[in-house]
Amino acid sequence: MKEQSRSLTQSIVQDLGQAIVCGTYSSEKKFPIEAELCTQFGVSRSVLREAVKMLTSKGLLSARPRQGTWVEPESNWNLLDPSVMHWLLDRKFSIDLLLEFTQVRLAIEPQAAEFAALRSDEEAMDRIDATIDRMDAAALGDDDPLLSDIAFHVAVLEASGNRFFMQLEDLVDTALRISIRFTNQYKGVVLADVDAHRKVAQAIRSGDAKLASDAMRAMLSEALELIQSAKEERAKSA
Amino acid sequence: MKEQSRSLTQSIVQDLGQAIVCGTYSSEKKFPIEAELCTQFGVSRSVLREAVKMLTSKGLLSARPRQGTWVEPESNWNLLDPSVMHWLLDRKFSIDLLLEFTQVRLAIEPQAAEFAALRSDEEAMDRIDATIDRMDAAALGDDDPLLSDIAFHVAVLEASGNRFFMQLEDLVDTALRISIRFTNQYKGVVLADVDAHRKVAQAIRSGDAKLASDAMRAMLSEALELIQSAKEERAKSA
DNA sequence: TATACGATATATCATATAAATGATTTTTGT
DNA sequence: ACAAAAATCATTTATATGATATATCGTATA
Repeated sequence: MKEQSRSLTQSIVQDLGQAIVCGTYSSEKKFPIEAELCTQFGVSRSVLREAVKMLTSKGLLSARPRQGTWVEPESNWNLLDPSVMHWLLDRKFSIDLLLEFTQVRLAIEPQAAEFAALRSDEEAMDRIDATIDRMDAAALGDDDPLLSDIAFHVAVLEASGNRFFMQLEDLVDTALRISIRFTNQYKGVVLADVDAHRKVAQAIRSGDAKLASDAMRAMLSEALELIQSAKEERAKSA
Repeated sequence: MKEQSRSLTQSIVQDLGQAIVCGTYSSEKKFPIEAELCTQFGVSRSVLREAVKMLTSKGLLSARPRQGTWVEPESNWNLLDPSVMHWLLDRKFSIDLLLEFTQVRLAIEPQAAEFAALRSDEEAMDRIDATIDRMDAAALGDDDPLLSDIAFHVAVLEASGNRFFMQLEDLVDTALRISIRFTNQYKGVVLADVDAHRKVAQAIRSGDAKLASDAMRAMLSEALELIQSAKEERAKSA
C-alpha cells in the first residue's frame, strides 16, 4: 500500500522487466502479442507499448510487424542499466552474479582509489574521511554499519573524477547489500574492517596512489576469495 | 539515402538523444511540450511519446503532468548505454571523454586478462591467438590494423568469463576507434605494438595471471599517458 | 494563512488506418 | 502437369487522432 505512486507504464516496465529476467518469457517461448498483454495487465495499448519501448531501450526486447515481440538473448541486455541490475538481483540470490559483481569492483575500485589519490580533491577527500567517521560510529552502534560502508566506497568512486566510475555507484551499492547478507552467513564479519578502510582513505589523502590502489585491492580480493570459496563449497555439497 | 529503414520512433530517439547530449536542450532551458515537438518533427503523439519514453529509460529525460518534460542532469544519464555513449562521441571530439574512457579500460582490461589467464578456456584463448595472427597479417598489409587491434581487446574481454566486462566491448571498440584517429596525429603509431599484444596473449595462454595483467596494464598506461600529455599540451597552447 | 478553483501539461484510453512480412493461393511459362 | 513467379491474404506492430483523466502550479478568494 505504499508504492502506489508509480505510473501505470512504470509499473508494467517493472513487472515485465522482472518477469523477463526471471525467465518467465524466454528467447525460445514466444512472447505474447500486444493485445494479449493489454488484457492481461488491463491497460490500453498506449501504456503497454510505451512500457515495451522502454524495455526495448534496455536491450531486453525487440519487435517487428507481423513477427511480434521477442526477448533478446541475455548477451544483449544492458546489464549495467540500474533497473536491469536490480531485476537480476531481485529474482533470486545468485552466487555467480555476486561473484561477477565483485570482479567488477575489484577492477574498478582500486583504480578509482588510485585516481582519487592523484587528484587530491580536498572536498572529495573530506567526504571520504567523513565516511570513515561514520564507520567508527557504526562500530560503537551509533550509525548503520552497512550504510556507512557503502558510503565509503561510493565516496571513493566520486573522488576518482571519472564519470564512468561514478555510474557504477549503483552497482557497488547493490553488490555490497547482497554481499553483506551473504557473507554474514559465513563469518562474523558484521562490522566491516574499519582499519582496512582507513588505510585506503589515508593513502588517498597522502597522495600515495599505489598504496591506495593496493590497499583497496587487498580488501576486495579478500571479499572475492570468500565468495569464491563459498561457491566451491556449495558446488561440493550439491 | 541508405539508412531510411529505421522506424519513425527510432529516428526521433536518435535525433532527440543527440540533440540532448549536444546541449541543444539543457537542464536550464525548458524542454518543448509534447505538442510542440510533434509539429516540429511532424509525427503523431504516439510516436513522440514512445521516443521520449525510450530516452527516459536511458536517464536523459523525465516528465510529470503539468510540469512538462525536462532534461536530467548529466550525472543521471546512463553513460554506459551504448546509444548514449555513441551520441556523446559523435557530438564532437572530446579529449576529456577519451581520457575517461581509457581510464575505464585501464581498470577493466588488465583484470579481464588476469581472469582469462585463470580460466584457461581453450577456445577463448584460441580466439585471442587468432587476433594476434590478424595483427601480424596487418603488419604485412594483409588485414586492417585497427580492426585486428579491436578484435584482440574484445577477445580478451570475452575470455574473462565476466558478463559485465563483456558489456564493455562496445566502449572499448569506440574508445579504440577515436583513440587511433587521435594518437596518429601525434605519433607514427599506426601499427599497434604487436609484440606487446603477443606478450599478453602468451601470458594468458601460460596461465600467468599476474604477468597477463601487468602486460595489459603496461600497454594501456602508455596509451593513457599519451592522451594525458596531449591534453596538457593543448591546455598550454590554449 | 488556508482553501478553492482554473489552467496546463502529461497520462491514459479507445479506435482507426498504415506498413511489414510470412503464409497461401493464383497465375503463368514451359 | 509442374515449377516458378506473382498476387492475395492474414497477422502483428507502427502510426495517427481525438477524447478523457490526473496531477500540480499559480491565482483568487474566504
